[in-house]
Amino acid sequence: MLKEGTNNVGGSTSTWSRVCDTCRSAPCIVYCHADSAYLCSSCDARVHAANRVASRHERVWVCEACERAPAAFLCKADAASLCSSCDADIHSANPLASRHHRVPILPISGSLFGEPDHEPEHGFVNEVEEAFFEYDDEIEAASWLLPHPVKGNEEDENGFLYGDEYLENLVDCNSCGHNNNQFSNVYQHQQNFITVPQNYAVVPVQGLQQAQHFQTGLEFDSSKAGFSYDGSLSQSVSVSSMDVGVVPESTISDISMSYSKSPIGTGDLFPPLFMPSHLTPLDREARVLRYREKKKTRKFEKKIRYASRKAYAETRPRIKGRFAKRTDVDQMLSTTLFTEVGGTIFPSF
DNA sequence: CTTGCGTTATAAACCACATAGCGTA
DNA sequence: GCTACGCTATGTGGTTTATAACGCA
Repeated sequence: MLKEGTNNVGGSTSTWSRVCDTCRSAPCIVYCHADSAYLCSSCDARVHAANRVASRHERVWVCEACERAPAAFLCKADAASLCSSCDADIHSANPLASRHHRVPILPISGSLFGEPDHEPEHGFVNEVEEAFFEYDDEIEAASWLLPHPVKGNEEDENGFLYGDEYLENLVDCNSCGHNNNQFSNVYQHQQNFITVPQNYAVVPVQGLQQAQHFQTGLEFDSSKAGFSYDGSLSQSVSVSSMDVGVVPESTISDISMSYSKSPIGTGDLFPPLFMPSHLTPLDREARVLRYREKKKTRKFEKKIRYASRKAYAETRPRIKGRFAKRTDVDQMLSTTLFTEVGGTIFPSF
């Protein structure tokens, strides 16, 4: 197996971490459990379209961080599929990252790029996925800034760098006297792996009470992190339309039915997996850097939460760009002084 | 180097109205 | 607990206006 950054395909060096097990000429994008093979898109399509049995093979996306292992979790904040190791790595890096909402990856069956096996009713699944990738940008962005707490580029005894301005802010915040036992508990488990402020509180006030309430009676069984949760949690995948920031108008009720809404700050329902001890600080750094690069390339475009309102706005009459009363428009149209062009009123002289 | 002016780029404000969400009866 | 109703806040896009940034004399 070629090492990361050393793949040489077609005479050019690529940064693929793992190539397709079949063609060996393209980066793998899915892992087939049945075949125990990593496949590129074309090979996946070819292999799993060969017959009906093959088409039923369940595949999962390859981890977008390490690109070496099957993805186990879908992180909506990072808009990425992550393996258990990377998930633990990334989301244990700081308190904000630990609050990222993640759900177990559902296996893919049928064609990845062609027609789906069965169209989800009302496009529900797609809209949920779309909603899932939306997030509070500020929190997300903030969480990105904290993978390695650095101060003066010094390295601590665990090999972590210090000097991140954001961490300094966190420390400042920490000094405000807030406390959150949940974070303390989480990081007590992780003290062997990461250095964090023990008393740092980031749970919004609004959600703190509820988060604490939810915590009682709900236990995360890390041994089942392979992706079935405790029964009480099985239907409680944490997708909050409030958090998400995008609410497909026609499906909000559907979402709330299948993904019970959790209050802000209940990311703790999915506490980060414990850090794999075999990872070196360099590995951690590399993964975090990879994520930062991906973060940079993302596009943040205006999000339309209510398509119906957009449609109304587009058809609404305007005067100099401003919405106009229909009665006023009607009066104007009744005269010969104005003409309507594309919903906008223009003087006809 | 500072100041003033003109040009260009970016952000904010404005408008009406359908609709979600909440409280009340 | 459920339903109906009224009220309020929100979101939507094209244009204008305000502000910032920049270059040049």
